[in-house]
Amino acid sequence: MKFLEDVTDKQREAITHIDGPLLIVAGAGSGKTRVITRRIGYLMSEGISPYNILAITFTNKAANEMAERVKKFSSHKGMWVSTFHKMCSRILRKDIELLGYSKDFTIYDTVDQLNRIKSIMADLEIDTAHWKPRSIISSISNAKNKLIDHERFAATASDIYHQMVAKIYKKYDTMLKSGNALDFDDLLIKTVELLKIRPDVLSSYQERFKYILIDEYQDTNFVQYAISRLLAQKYKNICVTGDPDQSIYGWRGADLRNIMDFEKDYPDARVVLLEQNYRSTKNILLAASSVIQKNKYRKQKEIWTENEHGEKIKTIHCENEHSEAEEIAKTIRALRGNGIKYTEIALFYRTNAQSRTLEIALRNAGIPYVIVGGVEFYRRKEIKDILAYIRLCVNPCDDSALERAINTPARGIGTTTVKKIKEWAESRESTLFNAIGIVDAIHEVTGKSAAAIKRFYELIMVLRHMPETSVEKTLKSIIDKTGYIHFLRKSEEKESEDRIANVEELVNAAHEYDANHTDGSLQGFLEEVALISDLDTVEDMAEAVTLMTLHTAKGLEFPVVFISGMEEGLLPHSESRISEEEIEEERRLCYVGITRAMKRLFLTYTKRRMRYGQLIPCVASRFLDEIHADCMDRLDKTENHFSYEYQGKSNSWENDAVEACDVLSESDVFPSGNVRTFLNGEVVRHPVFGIGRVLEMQGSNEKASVKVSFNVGGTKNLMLAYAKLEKVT
DNA sequence: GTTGTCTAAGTTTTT
DNA sequence: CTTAGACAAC
Repeated sequence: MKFLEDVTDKQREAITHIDGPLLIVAGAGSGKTRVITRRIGYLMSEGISPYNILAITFTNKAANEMAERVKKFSSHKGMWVSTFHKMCSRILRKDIELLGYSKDFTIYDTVDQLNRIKSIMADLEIDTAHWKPRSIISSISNAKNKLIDHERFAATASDIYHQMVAKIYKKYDTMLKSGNALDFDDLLIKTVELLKIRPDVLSSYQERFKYILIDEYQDTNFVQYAISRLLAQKYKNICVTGDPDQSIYGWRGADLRNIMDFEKDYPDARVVLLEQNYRSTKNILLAASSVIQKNKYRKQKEIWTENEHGEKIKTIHCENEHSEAEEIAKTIRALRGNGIKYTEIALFYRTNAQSRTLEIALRNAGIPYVIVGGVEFYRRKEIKDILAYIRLCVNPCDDSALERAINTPARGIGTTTVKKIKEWAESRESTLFNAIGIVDAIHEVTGKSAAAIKRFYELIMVLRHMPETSVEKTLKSIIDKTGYIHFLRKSEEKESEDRIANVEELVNAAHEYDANHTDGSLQGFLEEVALISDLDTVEDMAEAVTLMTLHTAKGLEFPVVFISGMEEGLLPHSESRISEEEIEEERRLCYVGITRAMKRLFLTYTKRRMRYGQLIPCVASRFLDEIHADCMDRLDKTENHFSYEYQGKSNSWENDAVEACDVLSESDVFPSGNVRTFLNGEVVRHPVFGIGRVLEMQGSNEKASVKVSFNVGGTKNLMLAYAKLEKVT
């Protein structure tokens, strides 16, 4: 049987398990994805209809990939493969009217959420300098994740802070409801509500999804847990996969107990441990396990591999973040010269802020790179501005969108006017859209402001009544009728050009959407946009090094991995120094980073680093000390140990090969042993510099260098063994 | 009501 | 060193 080709006994056990609860604890690199997709294929080959299968993944990208892979075995028509959020919005689009919302509800993302909270705090005259909106959001979100509504929250609020949050929470909920809007948490919560109050609906989904699979179960939160329990209650054919050691979303409400206690929830659960690793070298695995073993709260397991020992892990101690970045760039060049492709190399960091310095160094060294994540495209100001108009077309009750759109581009409706309208609307429990429609009734708003508001209302009405041909066309008319591009063009901001390009990119995205969805709609487009994240857009792109945060790296693998900023305060992050629990999560994050590496791993850290515009001394991360010494080579590149001629900034990277000898092992840099020689005057081609003429050779052993005068770029000294020179005839 | 300048504040990680 | 928010001048 094709699903059981080349599988171990353990994998077979997981693949062929059909009925009853199953927990697959899959260590990093243990071929989990393969097992999952094959299991789905196996289920279908055993006569189970794809219509009865539900597969839940962590990201949209993972969902698409899984669907693709399953498609190779057989048709997956009718099968649901999606994230929790997408599944919930699908369920709610069908039946949310039972909860008193309408089907065209809007999804508020984090930016909308922040705007709403700030707006509420302004109304309640709560000082946002003293009480940070972000921490209030996280308090509310935490409560929501535990299914605590604002009433229960208020009842248990014992101190001033919580009482204040309770007030904001209540108002926020009212606002969401009247705006016919749901935030990310609501998508999950409302689904639970629906399934609880309507046993008929619940039962229909239980019958439909007789076989449930949840990936990355270690990162599910309480509501997600509740949803899976409800759905699986009847048939108990629930298969969850994950690795407690890779749980890194505790700050978002993920609860490690879900996976740790699975066997308590389902006493007859079968547990399969996949401990063999097919990804990494022995050295990398040793490093990973020596770190993770310091965690107390974990499921004991021992990952092992039949792979070779491989290179030792290199740690590089640098003077500051600039030299760290340059050191990384140089090493990458050396690896590249050694035949490793840029796409095989990844560079991780703890915080997005670290990427800037690294980018500069890579750019200076002429290394192409792509950043995954960072400021997400659909959360950008200009994109949100334009989307606000579409949102108003779909759902005019969307107050968040209206507040954003009403004066962007500026059309003479200022904050005071908006405030008056909001007060009026609130006292009458009216939406803002309704209020601006009857602005004459608002006596506080007169003259120019009233006229401007009437014009804005007319604009929205025109947009709303446009025939819905394609998302692209609607988008173009919005841009046209609002004069948004013109507004950007005349703005003095230096980013305005980027902004215009982004708006064009949005039109492209709409075009793509239209092309891929024959039954597409504005609402469908908005939904896709709201639930997308930049992790979903990781493509196997151009020849470039991949940069991303450690969180984003989960689930990926690369032959060569760099983790930068291995320092106390960064990894573990200073915000997590308080509790042992949080330190354990940071340790898991480190573990995730290490286990992404297949063949080579570089860990860099600095002596000093700029923070808040000040140089502060740094201490090596405790996780570095936890790595078993046997698998590690420590390199000191700080100034008292080593001096460079390039110290400062000159990019004389012809010398990379020489210096790379420190970082790479001898066998790496000189793979062949026998080195060819060139005659003076011979014409050669270099992969980077192009055509040149050999001036002179120096030395004869494998450390020989050659001086070449290039047609473009002048004269360079190159290490013969390192530079991939070809003779040109 | 809009635009520009200054100050203070702050950096986790994101479905 | 950046960025958001306050405040003052147009």
